[in-house]
Amino acid sequence: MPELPEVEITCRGIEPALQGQAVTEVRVRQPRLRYPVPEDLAERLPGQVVRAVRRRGKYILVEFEAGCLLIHLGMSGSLRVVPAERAPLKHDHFDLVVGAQAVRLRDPRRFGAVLWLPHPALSHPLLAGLGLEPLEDEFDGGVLHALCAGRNTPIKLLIMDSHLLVGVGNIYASESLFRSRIHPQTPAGTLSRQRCERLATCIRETLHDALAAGGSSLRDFVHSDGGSGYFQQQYFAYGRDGEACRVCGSTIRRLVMGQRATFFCPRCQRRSASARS
DNA sequence: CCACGCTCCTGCGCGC
DNA sequence: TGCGCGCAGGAGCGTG
Repeated sequence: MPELPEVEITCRGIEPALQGQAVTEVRVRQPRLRYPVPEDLAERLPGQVVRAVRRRGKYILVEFEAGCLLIHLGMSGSLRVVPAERAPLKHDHFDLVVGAQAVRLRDPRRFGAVLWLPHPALSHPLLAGLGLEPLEDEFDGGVLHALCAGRNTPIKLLIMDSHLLVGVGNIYASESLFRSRIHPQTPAGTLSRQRCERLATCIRETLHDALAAGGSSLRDFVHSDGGSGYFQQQYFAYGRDGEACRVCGSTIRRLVMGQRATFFCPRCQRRSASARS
């Protein structure tokens, strides 16, 4: 479930514990995640110094001289900084131990991943095909409009396609579209440049707001058993099926797109050609 | 290239 | 109280 803001906050949360530190131990309790956790990590990593902790899309990259440890949180994953000797709980699958502390991965549903990427890590198939970072300057209404051009895909599915745009998951897709007053089923290629400008802005604002909400919980990453939930936030659309729209009072509706629940306000987010700016 | 649907996994909430 | 069911979802992958 973590989307870009949660992953970004996770990176910031674990970086102070890892940066410049030498790995003392790797513990793999459950190697069967999305992909098998490499068996040789426990031999390969100890002694190596963490150069940096970065994020690309929803992938967390712990960088070493020889390569990168890639961590993906999947839907239910979380990373916490805990005392190295704290007893693991159920679903605590992986520890990266640095001295007295450990960065601990918990992932009940095991959709997450821990992989070793030799340099150049960004050439790895999982990373090479990733799309734009929505919080970077490279992303704006113009490039979004270009991505939409010629595509019949509903706009909600397009902004969730990590090969085009990274980090926007199911929750923030619905929220961004609500803010921009665009119906989720609108064929991407029919969106005007102006509406793409607005959507790009709303995606950035939605992610920024979530980031701000998560910033206040940074200390939770240290010495905490942690949770996997989203930041405390008031959603406009997501999960509000049957409730009143916070803007116009209409009833929020739910539909399924790409096997995913989608929430929108039928009044604020009109799909007809009469929809204005 | 494009669009779509299937799949992995477990916890939770619901109806009976 | 407990059982079984449906749902939740990131993203690779296979298919047409």
